[in-house]
Amino acid sequence: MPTIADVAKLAGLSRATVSRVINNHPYVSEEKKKLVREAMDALNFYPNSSAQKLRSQKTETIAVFVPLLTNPFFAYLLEGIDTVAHDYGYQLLVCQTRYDKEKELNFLRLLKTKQVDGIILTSIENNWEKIKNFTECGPIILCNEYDDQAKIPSVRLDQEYGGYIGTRHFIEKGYTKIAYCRGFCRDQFVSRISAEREVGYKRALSEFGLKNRKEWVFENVSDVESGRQVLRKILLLKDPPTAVFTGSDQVAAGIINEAATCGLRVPEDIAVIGFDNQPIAEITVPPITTIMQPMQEIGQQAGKLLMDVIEKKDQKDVEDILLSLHLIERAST
Amino acid sequence: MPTIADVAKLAGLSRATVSRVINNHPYVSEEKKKLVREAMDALNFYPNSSAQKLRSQKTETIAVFVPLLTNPFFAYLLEGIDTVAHDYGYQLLVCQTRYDKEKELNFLRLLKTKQVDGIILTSIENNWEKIKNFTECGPIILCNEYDDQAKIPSVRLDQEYGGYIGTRHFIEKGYTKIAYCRGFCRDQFVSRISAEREVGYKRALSEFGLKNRKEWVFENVSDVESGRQVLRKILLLKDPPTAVFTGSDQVAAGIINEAATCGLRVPEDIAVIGFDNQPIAEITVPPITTIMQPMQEIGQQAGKLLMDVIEKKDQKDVEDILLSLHLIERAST
DNA sequence: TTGAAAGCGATACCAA
DNA sequence: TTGGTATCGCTTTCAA
Repeated sequence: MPTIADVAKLAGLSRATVSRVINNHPYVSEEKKKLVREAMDALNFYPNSSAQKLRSQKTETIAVFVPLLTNPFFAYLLEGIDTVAHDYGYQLLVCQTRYDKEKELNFLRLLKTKQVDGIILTSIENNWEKIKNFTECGPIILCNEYDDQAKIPSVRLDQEYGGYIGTRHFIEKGYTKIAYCRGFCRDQFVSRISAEREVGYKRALSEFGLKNRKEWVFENVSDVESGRQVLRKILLLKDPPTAVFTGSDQVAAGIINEAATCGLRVPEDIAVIGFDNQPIAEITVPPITTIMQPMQEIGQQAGKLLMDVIEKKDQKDVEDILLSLHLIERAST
Repeated sequence: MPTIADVAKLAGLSRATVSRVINNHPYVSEEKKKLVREAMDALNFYPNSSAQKLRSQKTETIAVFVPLLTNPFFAYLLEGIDTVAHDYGYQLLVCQTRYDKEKELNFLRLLKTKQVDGIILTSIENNWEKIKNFTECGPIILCNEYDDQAKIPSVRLDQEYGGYIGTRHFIEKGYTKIAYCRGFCRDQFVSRISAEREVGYKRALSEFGLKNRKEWVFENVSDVESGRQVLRKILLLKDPPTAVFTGSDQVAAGIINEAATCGLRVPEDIAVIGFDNQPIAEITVPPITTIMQPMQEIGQQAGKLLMDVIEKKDQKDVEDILLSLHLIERAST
């Protein structure tokens, strides 16, 4: 592999001049510029990126933490982030935490070792105390998931409101036996998102005088298969709910699918509300009533936010971004 | 940020010794090792990754090119690759080409600038001639997509066979008017995968004395929405097909969904075969008969293959990997 | 077992 | 406008 020194020698110029041409600096005569270009072409030269990074102390790379790549919600988030990052000339390092504390902690070191210029967290696996230590090493922002103690820039949605309007929708439709599905939990640690939505769910229940029943709250429900399991569990209950509020359209699809398998009608025997408004929400039969989150936009805003923080890291006045949620009614309720 | 020199000074030792401790080299006395560790902790020291990369000429990072992150097939591929890469201690740089020649070419530079140790291509946008230039700069392997001229390690499946068994299945079920959906095409450039499957499709047709009709071949069909469009186009034909062979379960789901909207029954009015065996294949009503590809395994094998090539790059005897395809019958045919 | 010092490849300051 | 050279932070040979 040729280096800048080889190019300089071939062009009969100094390394400094070659570097200036690479970086489009002013004060290089057209004549020399041409010489350098020719030498670079002749040698098929490309600047070594590690050397550039070491010298400039910038990597033009960001890391995005997602729990699972195969969860469409995170795929859309990632897609949105990528759009913006790419526009700003940044590369994307994808870190799949698999809902694992240790993995998350290991990936956070990327910031300490200066392997990335910043991090976007789309989920949180550790107590904030642990993560907090890393916030001094470089910009970290939150997207989707959040934490009350986290004093860092974030893009979020009013999840409590989401839980509320979904539950209220059920009630207005006449359902009174409403179950709730929490997302993936490790240990006793429930994601804030899931917890906030549950607060909204309970608020709606109590507002309409319904009581909240423990046996109607399910845990670790995050994909199609776990949705199917929830339906099977419901069938075993003496007093089963007639409506289920879920944390994603994937889960809702699983419930609807299993309901058909078990000969139940949706929404007559069991009604379902999803979350996200993923494409699958229009594919199931019946299609899914859901709380729409602008997935790609959330990602884009997060990407933009991180770019802002990176480029003007002195200014602490970067504003949090709050996007809105709304209900889309389809035939599952 | 503290450097190795700071640690050395605090520990009262040389930089060399500190480096040895960082890299777990032998011949460092326990006593000094302890001193170094304490100094590192005291300073909260982490080695600068760009410096390490520059010095060692390795990045422990690989790039994976995918056309679109929101296409579940590629998400599963990526997930498989990530599993293996992570086990080997490699990071994943995700490059979304968006089916764009220029983007692909730009990303290939990552190899020239030594930003990654290797690349996995899951699709191909440029003529092989162009990509070939980069194969000398570092290991590139092919996964899923392929090219006859490409003499590089690859993980592939017999797509022609896939096209054949799907079409034959239709014929055996009594369908004679069978349409085919090509994948995404830019210019006149059809992906080899799509082309190979089409060869199998035609072979089955001619084997059973059916003729291949141009108006039953659709182009640029790669997601749910384009599947819906195909169904609408079919309805406009004077002599419409009664069965459609598609390139992915996403497309199949779109066709089935639009069929329902238009009041058509599947498979009575129109039968559909998908590809991949994605989770959605079991969610639609009816569920999708499909050609199963072991998506995650394809990714894992590709990851493994690239690791092999990187770690023993002298040996050219890395073998191509051929995985197998089979048909899963469900109610859409 | 430890240390001194030469590089890895590029950038940018200071002089000319 | 151009060049010499110190520097970014770490690894590794060679000598001690």
